[in-house]
Parts: sequence; structure tokens; C-alpha cells
Amino acid sequence: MKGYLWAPSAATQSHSASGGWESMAIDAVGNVIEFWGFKRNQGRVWALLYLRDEAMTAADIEKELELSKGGVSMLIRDLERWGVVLRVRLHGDSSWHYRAETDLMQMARRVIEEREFTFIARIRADLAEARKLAEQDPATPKPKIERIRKMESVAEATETALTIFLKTSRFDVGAMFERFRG
Amino acid sequence: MKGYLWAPSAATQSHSASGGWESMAIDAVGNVIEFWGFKRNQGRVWALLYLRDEAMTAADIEKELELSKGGVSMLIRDLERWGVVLRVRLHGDSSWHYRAETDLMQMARRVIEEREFTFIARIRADLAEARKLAEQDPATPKPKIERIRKMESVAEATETALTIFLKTSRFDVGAMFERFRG
DNA sequence: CATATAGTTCAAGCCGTTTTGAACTGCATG
DNA sequence: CATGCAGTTCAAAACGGCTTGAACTATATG
Repeated sequence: MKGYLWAPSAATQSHSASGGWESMAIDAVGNVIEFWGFKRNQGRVWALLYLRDEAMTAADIEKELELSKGGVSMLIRDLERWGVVLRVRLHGDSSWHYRAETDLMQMARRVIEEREFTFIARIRADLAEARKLAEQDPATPKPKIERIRKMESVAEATETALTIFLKTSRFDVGAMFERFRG
Repeated sequence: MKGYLWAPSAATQSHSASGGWESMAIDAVGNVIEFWGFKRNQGRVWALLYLRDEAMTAADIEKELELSKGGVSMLIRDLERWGVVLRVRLHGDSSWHYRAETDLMQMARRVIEEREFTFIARIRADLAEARKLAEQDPATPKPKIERIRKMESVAEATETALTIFLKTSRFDVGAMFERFRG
């Protein structure tokens, strides 16, 4: 959620990728994924592998996406850890090849789930703690405590939004309805 | 959506604000708001004014939050522009005083609405354009076009999620149901 | 085992964003 | 109209995250 300044759309063309449209699509995925709080290039690597639908070497990726050796290594490590890229050994070749595995959305959901929820939970805890302390001090005026409570509700709303957000990314619409039924 | 590394919770204590709990609450708000893609200190300034529930001068804010003169000026300008902080002239005093106005959520929704939607719309347009070009080239294999389409659906899902997310922040649950009814 | 090539690590550099602080503007007051 | 204080502006500094590339490790091959 930080992307709000933008280079002209058609600007990033011609790289080394086949058609201009291929890198256009790849960059687009990079942008969505960055929006979700991941690195742009993680999205680009995944998109390249997914689009090509073939096992590529790190050297290939490095060349196509104009990234550094070390960078590719780290990006792939992340993607592997998240299970969206698979490392395969190809018949006679001595080097590793990489292949896009699952849908990106799945991994985005999983990672955001563990990452952002702890984050929001921490904020909520801090606010709860602050309110507890405020309540303990008899000098604190009642309305002030009420305002802290209001602030807590902002954090709660954020958490709710995030929950729904993740549920949606799972396309599990049913579960979302349940939330408002109980 | 980029906050995932964190300093110890109890660390930021004791500033100059009255109780430790006050700055704890203020920082918490700063963190939520940063999560939504705004500046941490925009959230902190708003939170201070909201918690105190009184009109404060820029100098007060500067002191309480340990910010620079210039910084406070710019932060307040932003908050004013968004309509969450109001500038008032107090009886005999020659300087301006500032007061928290609306609920933060409202402004977050408004700003995100205009900012993030254009962002996602642009990504979708790029992907659509890429697919169009791919389709025009007869050499492009059908499955590849299908994969671009799949990528488009990721962007679409993101947009949907964002919509629901904003609707939720408006607590307009009814409208959200409509979305899946039509 | 020597050599070559693939892959990893991490300190240093780069780059975009935020903050600072000094110069400046505007305004009220004596 | 000189003085002082509130508020603004903006270039430079600080900060933080990402990427680079050189040194290093691991692995395959003759």
C-alpha cells in the first residue's frame, strides 16, 4: 500500500524479453505483488517463470529481467521458501532449473496472514495496554478513556478488513458471509 | 502494507507526553496509519490532538511529539487538507491552534479510494494491453494467452479485495452484500 | 584431486522517502 | 516602520530498504 507515484505506463518496454508485451505483463505482476507488500522483483521472477511455463536457470532469469546474480539467488530463495517456485534438476544439465508452481494468490494469502496479523495484533495489544494503564490512574478523565477505546476500534476495524481481504483472496466467499451471520 | 519488522513494543516510552501510556497509544495510532500507507507522524499528530481533545499550537505538538518545526507545519498541512484537523483562532491568542476533527477512518477511506484505485486500474489496463498484443501476434501459443488472463484475474481479485476493504472501513456492510447478490 | 561452473552470502552503494533546520514570509504589536 | 513571533519553504541530511558484485562455498566433471 505505498504505490502512488508512477512512471508512464508504456515506459518500461523492450528489455530483453521477447515482445514488449511480455515484459509489460511481467512488470504488471511485479506491481500488484509490490502492492501486497512483497518485493517487485519477486513478482517479476514468478511472472516470468509462469508466463514462459518452462524451467529456467538462474542465468536465464538474470538475463531476461536484468537482475544481478546475487539478487536472483535471493529472490528465488524467497519464492522457493513460499512454495511458489520449484527447483528441478533437468536430465543432462548440471545446473538447477526453476519453474513456477502454485498460484501467487495462495502464497500472498499465507504470508500476509502470518506477517500482517501479528503486526496488527501488536498494535491492538499496545492500545489495550495503554487503556489499562489509563484506567488505573484515577486522575484520567473518563472521556479520555473513551477516546482510547475509539482508537482501539480503528485497529479492530483494520483487523477485520484484513480478515475479509484475505478471505476474499481465497475466493472463499461463503466464509465471509458467515462472519456477519453469527 | 509494508510494516513487518518491529522495534520492541515497550521501547518507545517516556517521551515528554504525560504518562508513558499516552505516547504508547499515540504511537500505536501512528503504526496503524502507516500500515494504511500514510506517514507515521501524520497519525501521531492526529492521535495527540484527538486524545487531548483540546486545541493545541504547533509549538505544543512540536514539543510533545519531539518533531521539528518544519515537520509539524507540513504534517498539519496534510491533515488539514484531508479535513481531519481544524485550524482555530483562540480568543486572545495570536497564534493558531489545531484540533482533531473527523474520524481518521473516513479520511483514510477517501484518500485510499483515489490513490489505490487508480493504481490498480493502471495495472489492470497494462495487463489487458499486454494480452491484446499477445493475441495479435499469431505466433503466440494459446495457453500463454490463457496465463496472461489468469494474471489479470489476480489484479481483478486485488481490486475486489480493495473494494470490500474500503466498504468495510465505511462499516457499510449492506453494500458489501449487494456486491455478491447481483 | 584440480578445475570449472553454479549458487550463496553479505558489506557497501544506491535510491526514494522522510525529517531537519535555517532562511524566509507574513502578520500583529508597540 | 522596526521588532518579534508564528508559520512556511526547501535544500541538505538522515534513514531504510533493495540491489549489486566480489569473495566465498558447493558441486559436478575430466
